[in-house]
Amino acid sequence: MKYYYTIKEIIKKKKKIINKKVRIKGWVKYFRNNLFLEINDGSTIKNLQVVLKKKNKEKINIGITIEVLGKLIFKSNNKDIEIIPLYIKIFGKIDINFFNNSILQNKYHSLSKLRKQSYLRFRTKIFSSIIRVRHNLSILIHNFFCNKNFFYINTPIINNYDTEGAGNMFNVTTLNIKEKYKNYKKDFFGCKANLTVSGQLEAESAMLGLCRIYTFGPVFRADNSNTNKHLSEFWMVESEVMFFKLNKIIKLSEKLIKFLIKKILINCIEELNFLNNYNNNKLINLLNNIINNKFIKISYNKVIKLLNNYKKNIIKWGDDIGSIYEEILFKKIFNNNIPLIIYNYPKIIKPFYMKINKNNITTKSFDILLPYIGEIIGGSERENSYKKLFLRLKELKMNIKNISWYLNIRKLGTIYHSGFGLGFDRLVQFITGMKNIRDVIPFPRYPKNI
RNA sequence: UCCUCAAUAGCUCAGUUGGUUAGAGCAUCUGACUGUUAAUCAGAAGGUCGUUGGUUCAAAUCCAACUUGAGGAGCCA
Repeated sequence: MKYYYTIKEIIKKKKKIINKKVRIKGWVKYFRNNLFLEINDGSTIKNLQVVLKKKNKEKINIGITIEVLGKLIFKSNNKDIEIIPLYIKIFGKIDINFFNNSILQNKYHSLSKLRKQSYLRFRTKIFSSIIRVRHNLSILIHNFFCNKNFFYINTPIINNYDTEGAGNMFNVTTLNIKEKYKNYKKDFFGCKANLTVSGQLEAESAMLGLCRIYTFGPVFRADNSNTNKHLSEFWMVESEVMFFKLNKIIKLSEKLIKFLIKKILINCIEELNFLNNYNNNKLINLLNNIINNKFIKISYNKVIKLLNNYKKNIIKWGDDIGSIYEEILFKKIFNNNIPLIIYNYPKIIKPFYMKINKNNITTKSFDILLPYIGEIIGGSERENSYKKLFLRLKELKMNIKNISWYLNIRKLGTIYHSGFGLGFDRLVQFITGMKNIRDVIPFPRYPKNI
């Protein structure tokens, strides 16, 4: 006999091990009629029922950790399985007063209540399902890139430059507040340091030796954003590819999103069915809609025209396409829940490193917008001329001292290349149908909350 | 950061124009129950009404500030 099975394994192998002895370890989720125990061990959304023959010697409460050795049998319907125990061991008892004040009590709790006890959320059906989906998506991202011969690069979390246009930064210092304003030379790194807002610049330099690379790590933004789709600490996938022009990087992005959704619908179908139910049965249809349709590709100019045709003077050329316009595009103009690829944004609303078109007004850039949550991917062809990049930085009055290395790579055998960044937590949010991004990351960080 | 709304028992919520001792359901605890799956039945316990200040003979209720949450905007991924 195997030492112990996960519940997932037992359900999968039930025909082979029926009427045999099995051992499981997990938590008591329900205890009914003094006889029926439901055990969950986190391996799957499903519980396994244990039926006591007589009252157990030791007291059983919901929430305790338990080991059961018993015989696996079919229920009277000859389909579902349950365990008749031979031996029960209780490991982790509970403090009932503490339990009653926790979200573990067998009751409906709002998502914001679960968030207040984020260290216990993993024991709930909904949050453990989200985390299993998140885990699978992480693995799939590596699979996708690995199959295409991309290399995974770890870019630094602490750095010393300011990528303007990517939000405010958190300082990293060992000086106290009074000392800090005196002299950064005395600080730990001998200069002003901050948590990174993006790994892109380092990713580009890695690409110059490895050709096709991606990063997957945390980034930090000190923006005072209080919304359901922003976090102060979030995870981003960034990819940089040599010899790719705009069209090719757009195609790669579309393929990535479709690959992830297609595979997650297989790997996590039980979790997604549960989440589908949680979302008025609209989630699975929405996900299928994404993988079965070609994304709509449309230029920024055309989007402005469409919006102004919808309602006169609703938006000016040069404005960013904010969330109210996204909603009009998805619900009023296209009304089909197919992702939108918007390309050739004006240079005034895009960062310095994006390649500018011959008209000197628009950039070789693109965003992919998903219904309900908006921008999920932003990318572009990168400027590879040293001179143009230098002039652009001067034009934006940016400090180039700490990114001179980034400029210099343009002098050392670079050629056209492109890249994109994908907001991982927003992707998990979209795929799980959660309304708030704080509910798809284990320990969310946002203003006034740590 | 701005706008709107909210905070009452462990949870989800009632609580009338300010007026006796602030209620219910579920969860918990005690007891009963060999086929339950949101189990059921009987009983018990559980609250400084988010915090601080103010108005009033009297505040869960009215006012102010703060804290936290929800929705929307901006910033963005």
